[in-house]
Amino acid sequence: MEQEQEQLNELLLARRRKLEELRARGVEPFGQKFEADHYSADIIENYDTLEGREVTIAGRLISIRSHGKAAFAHLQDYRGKIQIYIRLDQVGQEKYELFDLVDIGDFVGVTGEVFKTRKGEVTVNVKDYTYLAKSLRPLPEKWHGLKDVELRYRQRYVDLIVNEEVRQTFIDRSRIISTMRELLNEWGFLEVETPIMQTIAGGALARPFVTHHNALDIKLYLRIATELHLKRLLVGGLDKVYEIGRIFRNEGISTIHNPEFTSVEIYQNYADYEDMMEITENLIHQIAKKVFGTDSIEFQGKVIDLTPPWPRETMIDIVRKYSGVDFSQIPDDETAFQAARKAGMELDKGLPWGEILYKFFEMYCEEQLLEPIFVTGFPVEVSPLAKKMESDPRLTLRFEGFIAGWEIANAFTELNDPIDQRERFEQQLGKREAGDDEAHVMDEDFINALEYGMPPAGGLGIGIDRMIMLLTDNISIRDVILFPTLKPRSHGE
RNA sequence: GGGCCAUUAGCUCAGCUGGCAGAGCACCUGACUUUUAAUCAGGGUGUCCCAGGUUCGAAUCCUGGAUGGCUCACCA
Repeated sequence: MEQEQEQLNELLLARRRKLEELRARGVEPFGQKFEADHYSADIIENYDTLEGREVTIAGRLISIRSHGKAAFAHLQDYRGKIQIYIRLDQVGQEKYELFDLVDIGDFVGVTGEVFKTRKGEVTVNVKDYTYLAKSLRPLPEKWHGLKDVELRYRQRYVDLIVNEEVRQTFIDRSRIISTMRELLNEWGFLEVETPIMQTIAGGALARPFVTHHNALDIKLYLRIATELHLKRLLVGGLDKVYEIGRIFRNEGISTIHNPEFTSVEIYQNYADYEDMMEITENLIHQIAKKVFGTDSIEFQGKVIDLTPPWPRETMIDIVRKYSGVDFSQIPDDETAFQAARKAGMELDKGLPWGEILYKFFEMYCEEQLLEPIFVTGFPVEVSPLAKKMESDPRLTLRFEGFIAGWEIANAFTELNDPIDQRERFEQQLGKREAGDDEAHVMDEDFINALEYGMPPAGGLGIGIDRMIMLLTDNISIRDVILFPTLKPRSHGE
């Protein structure tokens, strides 16, 4: 960073002085491999068996209370923290003097006997200790911790040191994703990896990031979805596949949007979107059960029951419920447009029935859908990769799963008719030419794959970050992404 | 992109209608062998986000900018 320009203030200088003093006394402040045999939490949990026994622990000192010829400190490790007690008459003059050069934040390795203090706190009575790493910067204050959100995101390492709940969120995140993987593997799905850099970024309606390959001298796009490659694998006969991975979309940033985020997409040959509903509700319910031991989550003070089955409702029914406008009684584009105008929406002339229905859904319904629900019957215009309903070709066999007003799953019975797919792409190209740079691009190779024949299939995508927000009760996506996208601090230097 | 709000010590924050830059923790010096927000005595360590402007005088008022938060727009 700007280390060199940075004036070393008194706090930094004091630590560097101690660093030099340690070296002058022949102690290397940045130590070597160290083997601990216990975590702090293990010792506290198993005090009865460990009392009087010698343990070795390693961690960061987070507080020091010095009493002259003895001192207390707390040592924090991956699983918690534990008090240590060091006495002049236990460790000898030389070691005790070295302890004067310890700062809050330093990593040390400690060996000693387990005992309880008068007040009953499990403590390690230090027999020997060793420097593992000197900390040259002061940690945030002990009661208020680090609150400045900008600093928390920019220096997540500090946030993780001092804010226990933040550490827990990211441990939960990891467990949620590994549990998802275990479940999918158990259900017979094959985890695959498809390209992140692509010459055509398809599978979603979004703007991509662009980069350049020097040797090939071509534009490459970062993927906006994993969909089209995974469906190629269905053509190839892999039958049940999924990919958990990073998606990149060149869009605005908000509490529910980060330019890079993690999705899982799941595809199954010979299945349909109803199978995908079952996978969605079972996956999320099972994760809650296995990771948190519960059928319901508490999100922002509201209890949300995740137990399957979740209700299924059509978009037309939901729009009628929340807006009073009944699209089943609206026969054509023009009547739909009039209905929108009456509702006070400002729409471009010539929008089709389906897009207007979808606008109504977005405007009146999405944020009302607090309990888990599957919304079905999406219009064909906004679903270029989904199979049409035979009973009503204006709609598709697609659903989105909503919880707490957020879209967390999107799935359909996959369009496997290459001729229909080509027409849908051509429609999208029309939108693109009309200035919609988020419309889908033509992907000839994908059509080519479909022309070889893709079985009927169900496909499902889940936004993992939003799912984690729900499960960990966080209202900002930046609180479930370790290093969220931020503008650089100093501009143009 | 629009609106609103924030930015003061390492951290958490106070600083009124313009008049010498503050507190707690942390840190430094000293005392203290079961403390735990340890205690006691002493010490303020600062580009008041940046650049202009108004004024005898600006952390404070004005203009522009930066970063962040919320929100609207945007966003399957």
